[in-house]
Amino acid sequence: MRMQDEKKKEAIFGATVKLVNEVGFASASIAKIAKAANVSPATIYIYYSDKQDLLASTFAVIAEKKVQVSMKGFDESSPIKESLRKVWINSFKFVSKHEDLLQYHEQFLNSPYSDLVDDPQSTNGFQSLRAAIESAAAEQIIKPVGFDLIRAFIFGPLLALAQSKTRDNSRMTRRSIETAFEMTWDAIKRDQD
Amino acid sequence: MRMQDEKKKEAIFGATVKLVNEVGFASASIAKIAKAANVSPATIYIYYSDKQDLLASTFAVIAEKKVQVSMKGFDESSPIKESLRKVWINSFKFVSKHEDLLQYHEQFLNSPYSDLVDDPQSTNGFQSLRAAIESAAAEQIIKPVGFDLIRAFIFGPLLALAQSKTRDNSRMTRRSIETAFEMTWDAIKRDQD
Amino acid sequence: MRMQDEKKKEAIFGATVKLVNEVGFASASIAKIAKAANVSPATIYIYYSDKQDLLASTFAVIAEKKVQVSMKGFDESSPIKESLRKVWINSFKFVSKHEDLLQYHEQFLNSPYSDLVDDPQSTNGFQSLRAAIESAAAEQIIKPVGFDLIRAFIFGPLLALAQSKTRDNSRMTRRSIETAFEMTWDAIKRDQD
Amino acid sequence: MRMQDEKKKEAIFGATVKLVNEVGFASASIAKIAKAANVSPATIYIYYSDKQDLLASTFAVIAEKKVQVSMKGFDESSPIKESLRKVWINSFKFVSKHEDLLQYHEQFLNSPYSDLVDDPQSTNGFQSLRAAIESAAAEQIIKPVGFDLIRAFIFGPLLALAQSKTRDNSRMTRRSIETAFEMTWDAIKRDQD
DNA sequence: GATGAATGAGTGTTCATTCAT
DNA sequence: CATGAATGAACACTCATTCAT
Repeated sequence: MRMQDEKKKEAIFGATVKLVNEVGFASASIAKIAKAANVSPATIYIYYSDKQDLLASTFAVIAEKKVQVSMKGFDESSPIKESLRKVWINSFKFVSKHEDLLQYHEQFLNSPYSDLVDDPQSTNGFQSLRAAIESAAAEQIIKPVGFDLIRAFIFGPLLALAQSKTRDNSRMTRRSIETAFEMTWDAIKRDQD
Repeated sequence: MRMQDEKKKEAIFGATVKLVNEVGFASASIAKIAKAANVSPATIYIYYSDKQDLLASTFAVIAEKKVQVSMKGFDESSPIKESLRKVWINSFKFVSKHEDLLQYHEQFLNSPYSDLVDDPQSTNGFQSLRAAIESAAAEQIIKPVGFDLIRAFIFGPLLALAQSKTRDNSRMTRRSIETAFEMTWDAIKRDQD
Repeated sequence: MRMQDEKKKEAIFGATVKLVNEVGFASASIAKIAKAANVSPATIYIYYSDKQDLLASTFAVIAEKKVQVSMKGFDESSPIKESLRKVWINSFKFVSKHEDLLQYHEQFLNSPYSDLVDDPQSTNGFQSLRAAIESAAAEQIIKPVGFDLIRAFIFGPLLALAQSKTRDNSRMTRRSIETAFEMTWDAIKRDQD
Repeated sequence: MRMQDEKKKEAIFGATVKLVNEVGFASASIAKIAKAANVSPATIYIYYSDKQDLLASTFAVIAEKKVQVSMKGFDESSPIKESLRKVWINSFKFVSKHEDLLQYHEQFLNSPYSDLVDDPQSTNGFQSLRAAIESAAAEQIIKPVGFDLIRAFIFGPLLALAQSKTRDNSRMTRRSIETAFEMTWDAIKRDQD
């Protein structure tokens, strides 16, 4: 039955994220994940070919969701600053709302497993953002410094904030999110004359 | 009786970093580390009480070295921008030169093991930097937005750059490092009027 | 799915008794027991939660069997001497016939593992015997000296005989078993006047 | 220096008894014993050739002390009942006073290590007791039933009492010790006519 | 005589995975 | 499709013992 299948798969997904976050890749065994998802270990092998597949697929689902949420409402015809603000705030909200997914995402990227997947920011979803940034750089609206540098200043602080937030309890207000984006913009915008 | 052999301890340290980077915490077993360090598994337990201790101590050594290198030459009496430039470039050079240490550092911080250690940026070494930033914020030289936000814009891009560099091969020139720091400064400096 | 195999459990039980008797608790490792039982070490952990559980459960099975056999045919309405004779001879036959079980039993009781289990002689099975003895003491058929003392004179010699028998090869005849019980009775019966 | 040596050996002896009683032969490792005795593991190998030697020698010391204490004041020319009373009460006092030594003694005898030592009750110390008993049997003062049976009724209850005493807290008074010996005597003495 | 460093072999236990049901 | 039993291989860790000092 379809419903059943999908429910089981979701349970496995959730249990994987939960357990990897709690005990790390090292100790998140198939047996424990299965127990947490309320299925048999053998059942996991119906949905995934092996443990690597489970972990990488779980990452892929998160990465795709992240891109989708971040790019929602992205409009190429808007001014670059407004496009960026949209994406930045979307991203920020995503990482705030889904701390567990972000934690898994980061733990995965910082592990050797990351070799198993493509660079997630090179997926189609982000290509239009990249194009917009590069054309804004050409038009000298933002600094002409190479995409890597620009990207580092957009997503670097975002991530740093998300992680410091995870550790202590300081909440970001809507106001301070705006401030943070303005700082991002100050970093990358062309110097005023 | 035989004396403890500092060379052995260093071999274990090196092997730990190497193996964790290569195969991750999950698969970096004591047996493999011992083999890579050319000692018996049992020998590791002379120097460290258990695996956690080995991993956390290895992290602590790296973290301390990082702070020391970053803060070298830090001078409280200089203007904040110059102090920051010093620290920022020190840090950048450290992470460039010691990619393996950084990789271990990040992998550790993004794993559940990180609960075992104090926040490394709250060590004494960094306190003077924090003080300098907070007083600059008070004097309205930099934006009065809270230390977390400032920190996120100083170290977030740094880390993002270091990691993108690790993955592809684009090298940063001395010039582009300067550019990157200026972007950092643009992000945090007080708006001009 | 496969079903649990009662034969496997019995093989593990037998191998545990055999090995503990042969090499002692100290050297009876899971690996050796598994090999003797012709199963994988991991299989043992399907049936028992850990080594303690294996050893204690094995003891419990033996202890229960011992009580059951000893008390078989015990009749509260018979004269106390006849009841006792029945129990005593049952017990003697049990320890004679199952020297290996007794040896395991004694080794367990004389090890620190014994803290893990309740006093086996306080089980329900023996309660009726205790009651019969105490009422006989009250009626002055046997000496009014406290249950511990009576028990020591019933089971102490029994055990001592079983153990000396284990070591050398002297066999007890039916006749000498009777004699031994009469000595037990002489020890505890009320002094004649 | 002599004093030193003897002190170290005694410390090792004490630590061995203590640890074996607390954690059993299985877990009483040389390293732990060494730590408890405040010496280096290597030091133990100066006094004993290996672990077996340590355990067996420790047993031998206890066994010899037990015989010596039990036989103190034994007089072959006294009536057998008085000789026996002496030995019995000596033994009882010994096991009461040195519960730890008895526990080690029993644990050792019930383990496969016991194969390493001679039957302790066949030592010279006990020979005169055995002779006295056998001649009393010949004279029909006690039952003519074989030494094993007699011995089982003398020492079996003694041991059973000592062990029940170890477990609960019931103390034996001087009076009840006398009673117990009289029960022993009732068991073995010739039937009156 | 006495030590702590050092280790190969072993410990109890868990692993990812397979298989019969 | 789904399961729990089953396992060889690996795990972290401890062992009895040796050796250089």
